Amino acid sequence: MPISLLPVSVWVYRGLGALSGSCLAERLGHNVQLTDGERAAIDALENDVRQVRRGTMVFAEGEPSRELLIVRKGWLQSGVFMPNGGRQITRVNLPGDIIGWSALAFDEAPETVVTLTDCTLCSVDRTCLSSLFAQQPRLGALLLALAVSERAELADRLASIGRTSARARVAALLCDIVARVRLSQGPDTVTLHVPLTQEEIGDATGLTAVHVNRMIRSLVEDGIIDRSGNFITLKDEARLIAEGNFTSRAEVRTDWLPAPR
Amino acid sequence: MPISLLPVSVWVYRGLGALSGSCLAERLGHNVQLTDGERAAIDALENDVRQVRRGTMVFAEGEPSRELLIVRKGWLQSGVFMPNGGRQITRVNLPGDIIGWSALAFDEAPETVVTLTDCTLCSVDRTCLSSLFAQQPRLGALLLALAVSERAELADRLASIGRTSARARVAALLCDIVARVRLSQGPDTVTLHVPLTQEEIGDATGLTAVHVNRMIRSLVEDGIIDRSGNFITLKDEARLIAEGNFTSRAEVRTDWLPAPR
DNA sequence: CGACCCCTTGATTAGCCTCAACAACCGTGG
DNA sequence: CCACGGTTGTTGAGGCTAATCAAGGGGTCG
Repeated sequence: MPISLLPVSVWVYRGLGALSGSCLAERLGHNVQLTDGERAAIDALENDVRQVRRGTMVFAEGEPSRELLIVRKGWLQSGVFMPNGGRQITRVNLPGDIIGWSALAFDEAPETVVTLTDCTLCSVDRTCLSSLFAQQPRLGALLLALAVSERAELADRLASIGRTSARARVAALLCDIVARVRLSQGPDTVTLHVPLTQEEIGDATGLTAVHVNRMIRSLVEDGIIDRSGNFITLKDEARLIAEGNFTSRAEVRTDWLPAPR
Repeated sequence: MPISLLPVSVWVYRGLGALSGSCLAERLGHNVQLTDGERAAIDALENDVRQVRRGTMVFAEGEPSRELLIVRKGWLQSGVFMPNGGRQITRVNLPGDIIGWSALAFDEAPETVVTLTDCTLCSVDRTCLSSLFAQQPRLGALLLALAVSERAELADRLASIGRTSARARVAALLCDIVARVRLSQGPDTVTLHVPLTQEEIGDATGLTAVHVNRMIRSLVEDGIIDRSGNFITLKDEARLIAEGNFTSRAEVRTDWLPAPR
């Protein structure tokens, strides 16, 4: 799939007026019960809702980025391109994910983010976030908790890639994806659409597409998963989790957060 | 080096009274000019200063952790132990580092943290942080920026381990350590003490100690670094950076933060 | 002085990569 | 309708990187 290099200004987008703020509210509302004041503060943030086609680069490594994006619909990949032509996918982004955290620490994006499917994204400028911190400290603290949770997921992936076999890496990636898909599609999901090519799975696990293919087939042969087209079905989830040495980081503690205003 | 399993309650520590709050203030003061109000808010947080001997486990994977630690002196490693007996070091922690971020998202530590040298650590309970968010929103936002910066560093390491050669991984780790040592020891540091065994470097880079040894010697042979004992000297820094494909994440943007109170 | 790390070096093995070829599938255009 | 190019998945053969296994040396600490 060729990646189109459309600059941000060319993105297909539509302002949704009052609706536009609800993206972040919807996301944060997953973790805490928002007060009216908090909801109002979020809705007051300036932002856009954008429809983006598959294969679009929404952040480019080295280019300025000053905003967070919240994924409402669709899948994306965050990654780094290496000088030798390779690529490392650092995260597969699903609906509900916040992407572009690095805008809060750097002026230029350290990662490239590309849509894997058609997506609906909401943007929040980082300067708007500052007023959120000032007015609704609980939401600021929640953002930190979410960022920390992602940090833990990255550490898990690091251990997976650094210290486990090819088969275990693929298993761990599948576990990660399933666990996060369930957050939006329900906890009993066992069959799911995975819009990743085997090459992309390889780029996420530090393997080649050829070897990913062999690992997936071995998982199928051993009755751990089934696969037809881009759909994966879990047949023996316990074994998949055990082989991937997977731990879910889905549940984020919020009891230490300051009281809402 | 055997790791002593002293529980937290047995740590050698001393309360330092008025001094105790200055650890976090000192850390955050690196990135922003603290106002008197901010400094007072930090000093008001309950916390300890602890002296910990080399080889002590300060967080254990799976055990409760509700506090951040700020490193005042010494080196530590954060890592994960694998069921197959291996280990992945996810971060080498240096003076000025904040460790235990995950206490802000989880009740149980996802990583094990062990001191590599004798250390001086300051602790801040996560419940104390909530009042900091409420009273000094700028500092809350700064914490988020620092967490995001660490996330980017982890993504860099992921790309290094997933997609580069053994030699490049070792080079990248050295670059990372040098860049961060310079934050506390001055930007012109070219010779530094690195209290890591080659096995630990291996655990950080996803390699074996044997192969790390060969890579380090090859870097020495090629005139890129020098080494005597635990001291490393940079001879050709540009090449080290190029080979490791290293990008510094040391500079954290703070201009989007809300105004101080 | 002995025990224990840690570093070093060589020989062998294995896991994954590379290269190559082909099949299946898709959207496109004739 | 089919032909076509492009992408993705599949499979085999061979090679290379890094792991494994093994042995010895130097340093340090009790």
